[in-house]
Formats: sequence, C-alpha cells, structure tokens
Amino acid sequence: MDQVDRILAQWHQERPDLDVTPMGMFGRFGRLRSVLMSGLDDIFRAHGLSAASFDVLATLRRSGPPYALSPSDLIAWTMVTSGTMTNRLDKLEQAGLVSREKNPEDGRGFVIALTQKGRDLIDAAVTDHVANQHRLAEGLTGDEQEQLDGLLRKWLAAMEMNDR
Amino acid sequence: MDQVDRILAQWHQERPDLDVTPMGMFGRFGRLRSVLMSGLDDIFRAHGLSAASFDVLATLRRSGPPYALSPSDLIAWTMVTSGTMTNRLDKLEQAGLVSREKNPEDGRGFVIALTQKGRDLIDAAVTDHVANQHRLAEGLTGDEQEQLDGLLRKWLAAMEMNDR
DNA sequence: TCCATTTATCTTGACGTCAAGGTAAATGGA
DNA sequence: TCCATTTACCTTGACGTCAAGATAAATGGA
Repeated sequence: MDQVDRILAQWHQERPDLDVTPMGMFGRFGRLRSVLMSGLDDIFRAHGLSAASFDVLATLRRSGPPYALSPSDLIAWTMVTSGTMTNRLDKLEQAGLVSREKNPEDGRGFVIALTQKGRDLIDAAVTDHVANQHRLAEGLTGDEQEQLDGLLRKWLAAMEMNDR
Repeated sequence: MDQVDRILAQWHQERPDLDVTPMGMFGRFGRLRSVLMSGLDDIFRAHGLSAASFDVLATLRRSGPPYALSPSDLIAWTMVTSGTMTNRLDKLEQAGLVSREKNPEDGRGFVIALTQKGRDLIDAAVTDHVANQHRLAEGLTGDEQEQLDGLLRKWLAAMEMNDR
C-alpha cells in the first residue's frame, strides 16, 4: 500500500463509476521518474552540469571524432525545440565547454564542437553517470531490469506508431 | 532497433570501457514518459487545464466532501514546493475554480475549496482523463500492464527506501 | 506570561522549456 | 537568372518549477 494506492482508494470511494485500473501504473511511472531524475541529477551537479547540458555534451561525445555536430543534429538527437537548443548552447559556450563556429559550407549554419575542456568533463561525467545508473537500477534484479526494459520498449514503439 | 538502441551503439563504439546496459531502460523510460505526458496533456488542454492545475483540482475532488484542503495538505499530496503551490492556487483562484479563504481555526493558514465551477470541471475532466489513460495503455496487453505496474511498484519502493 | 522555536504560506529570482515569429542563406523550378 | 520557398538558427514572451528567504501566527517550556 503506497501513496499511489491511497490515491486510487480515494477515487474508488468518490467516483466508483470510474475504472481507474491504469491510473496506478501512470502514477507510479510519474513518481518513479521524479526520484530517478533527482538521483541522476546528483551526479550531473557534482560535475557542474544539469541534465540539459549533460545531454548536449554526451550527444557530441558519443557522435565520435571530431566531436562536432550542427545545432540541427543536436536538436534531432535530443528532441528539444530550436529555442531550447540555442539556450543550452549559449550556456555551454559561455562555460567554455563547446565552441560555436560558422559552418564554412553553409552560411546559415553553425558547427558546435566539444572543447578539450568539454571533452575531459563529459568523459569523466559519463563514467560516473553510468556507474550511477547501475546503482539506481539495483532496486530491481537483472532479470527484472530486462523485463522492464522489454515492456518499456514495446509500449514506446506502440506510442510512436500512433504519432504518425 | 529504436533511437535508444542507436544511442547505445554509439556509446559502445566510443566508450567500450563502459557497461551501458541500464542506459537503455533509463532512456526508454524518459522518452516514454515524454510521449505519455503529451498524450495526457491533450485531454487537460481540452478542458482548459494543465497537468499542474488538473493535479490540484483532482486532489481536492478525490479528498471527498467538502472538497477542501489546506495548501499544506495539497503540497503533501502533490509533492511540489510551497512556492509552486502558491503559484498554482493563484491561477486556479483567478480562474474561479477554487476559493481561498482564511482558516478560521489557524490564522497562519488557508482553506482551499473547489467552487461549483471547479467541481463540475474536474468531474468532467477526470472522466475523460481516465478514458484517455485506458486508451494510452492499449499499447500493452492487460497482463503486460500488470507486470509493468508490479515492476514500477517494486522499484519505486526500493528508491523511496533509500531516501530515508 | 514570555520569548524562542516551529509552522504555514507567500515572495523573489533563477532555470529550463516551448510556441510563435523573425532573419538570413540556400535551393530549385520557371 | 530569378524569386518563391525552404532551411537553419535565434529571439521573445509566457509557463511552471525550485531554492532560499521573508512574514506572521501558533506553540511550548522556563
């Protein structure tokens, strides 16, 4: 009997006409997301980063040499709006973690590249981040993690199908 | 092979020293959360609400007659900060969906109550919201939904254990 | 009865996000 | 070769959130 169960019990009492069965899953999904995010944030903050800035640096890092992408590429990978990306890049450039230079091949575009400082920082941060994910995942056994991942994968695929 | 798999493949290439096994689960968790939230938002918006305002109205509604709670109670149920709650209540009061009156029994406090308009609105919105949750959950079979809920419940309990 | 402490709520300032709209460069069909 | 359209990115304004701190009332031990 957790907090979400108490919420469901209240609905049962007040709106017995509703079948609130899926609400437990949605509710726990949301709460879990919130505690997981805060667990991940601990490590980001330890490196002077936020989830937002980590996201961009990690995208550049894992894209491989020369660790450079256009803002459009970054937008596609991170699934944020262009305004959000401009804002993120402003902060990262100011912190000296990325450089932003005109694309010589396209006058409208830019090339965003990791600086050496950015490269060193994200390599250290990712190492800690992955270890942190392992630690946070310990609440489930390895089998359960696989099961959960499978269910999430299936649901996500179904949802993204409906989009189109 | 979804977008998350592609990210994992990149990490494998660039940082073969890292065991990124849990990252798939975290990644899909985040993406799924985002599409689900946007699916829920559709219905909130159809009733002129946001997730934030729906959250408060629903908490008041399911608390039962007289559909009134203190800001502190609302903060405890919704798990937001006091500043956030003040902001939410300002908006809801302005929209005529809740009333905010001094608590006669405690000069520091207030009593937030659903207005008739708020009551009518949330009753209609919750009906649609629950139907919407059923629809969104259709990406999984009933058995899978139960499985997923069980895993989320276990993980959430483990995470909340660690907090204390 | 006092006053230090706690409690309840609001205020302020900073973030990160999005939608909508603006500017400038590239593109491609007439 | 033109120019209408598209593409790439930035700007603006509005939201919702939080942390930290302010204010005022309640509480409880000396």
